[in-house]
Amino acid sequence: MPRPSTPLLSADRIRSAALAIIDRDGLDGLSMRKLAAELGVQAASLYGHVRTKDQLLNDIAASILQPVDMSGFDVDWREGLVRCARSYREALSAHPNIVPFLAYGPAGREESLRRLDILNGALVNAGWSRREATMIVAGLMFIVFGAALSSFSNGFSADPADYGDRFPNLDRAHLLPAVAAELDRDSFELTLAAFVRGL
Amino acid sequence: MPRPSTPLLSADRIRSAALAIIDRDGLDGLSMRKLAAELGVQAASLYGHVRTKDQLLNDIAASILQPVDMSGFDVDWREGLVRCARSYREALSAHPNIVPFLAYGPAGREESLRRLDILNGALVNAGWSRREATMIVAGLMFIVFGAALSSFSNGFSADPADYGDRFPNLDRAHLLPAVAAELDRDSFELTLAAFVRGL
DNA sequence: GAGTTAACCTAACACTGTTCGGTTAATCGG
DNA sequence: CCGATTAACCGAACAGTGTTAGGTTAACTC
Repeated sequence: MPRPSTPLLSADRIRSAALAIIDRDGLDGLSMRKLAAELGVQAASLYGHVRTKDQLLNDIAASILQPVDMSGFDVDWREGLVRCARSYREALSAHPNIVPFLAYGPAGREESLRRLDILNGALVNAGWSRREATMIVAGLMFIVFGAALSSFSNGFSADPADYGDRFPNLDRAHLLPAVAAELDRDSFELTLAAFVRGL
Repeated sequence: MPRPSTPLLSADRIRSAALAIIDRDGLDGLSMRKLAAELGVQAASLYGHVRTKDQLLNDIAASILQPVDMSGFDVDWREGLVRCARSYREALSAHPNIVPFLAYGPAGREESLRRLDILNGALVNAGWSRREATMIVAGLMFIVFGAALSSFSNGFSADPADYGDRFPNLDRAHLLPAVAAELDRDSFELTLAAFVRGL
């Protein structure tokens, strides 16, 4: 195929197609050839719009995290922390399959630094020392990322026989998958609330 | 090479060689061919001792988590949670490069279920409802895994120019890598303490 | 001593991310 | 309007991946 009249590809189209594949087939389900195929194109063509697969994933991650809410600090720092964490987790849990990728290292993006700057500033403003502020921010990230990926209740089998008599305190663990989403959210809220209260 | 007089390979040798590679070269640095080479053997030979690479990683993960301390519940549930979380994180942070693998899903193995059973039982015993107990356990895992992989302070560049005037509250972020390990631990302890206190 | 099993090998398969060089259409300068 | 440049795609290839099939020989069992 020569150069087409209207371009088939664009960075945006590539990103959203890639994200769709990740959501559907998991992180390992995304390959450049498969992505190209779904866009009606050969793999090599993608590299005219995307520097590398890793970069593509980073861009996707950044776009997912765009809508994280930093507005709560106008009220007070506790509200700021809660809103930030909540919207952060929501953004991640809408695309859980990409979270393992984030585990490889901070998608050291501009946007991401901006958020950290706001968090730190707000906490210092509220009277925390710089070191404390840093640690609190870290703790908030621990909880957000932990909640996003542990996706705790997903790890359990739906077969009661897998727990049986051996683990008497897990005798209802097989029910977890059915309520996984709700329980994950509630667990996150409980953890976040306890953390902020305990500070 | 025919069958050697004394076997060159064993599941144990393979596991520890693999872990050494992961610690040294990262998770992506481990390939079956490289692993075989370091053991003085061809890649195919590994499959006489190991079912699959994924299984190998799961086994390694399980062996790392073996020494998690469940004894604190003899004192009280708060102490139990703290000791469990602390030793859990310590085990993971001794081999940080394998943590991203765990993010792909719980190495849902026998040992891991045993620990969850103990946690749940102790909390219910202490008066929490079953649902609350489940959520508290989940929260603990959030913090442990979050702390292990966010490995927060590692994400920052050591070059002050990367933050400069744009992010005034991050003006000392370039110092983070130097104290990463200590800060990560302190952040974890602060988060854990706040969480347990807030319950 | 024969037969079986265990431990290794070589070779291959079907993938992966990425690069190189080529072909053609759109676009811009004069 | 024409020539040169650029942009968008393709085919083929490279080096690497996990894994399997089939072969060879040593060690063990009866």
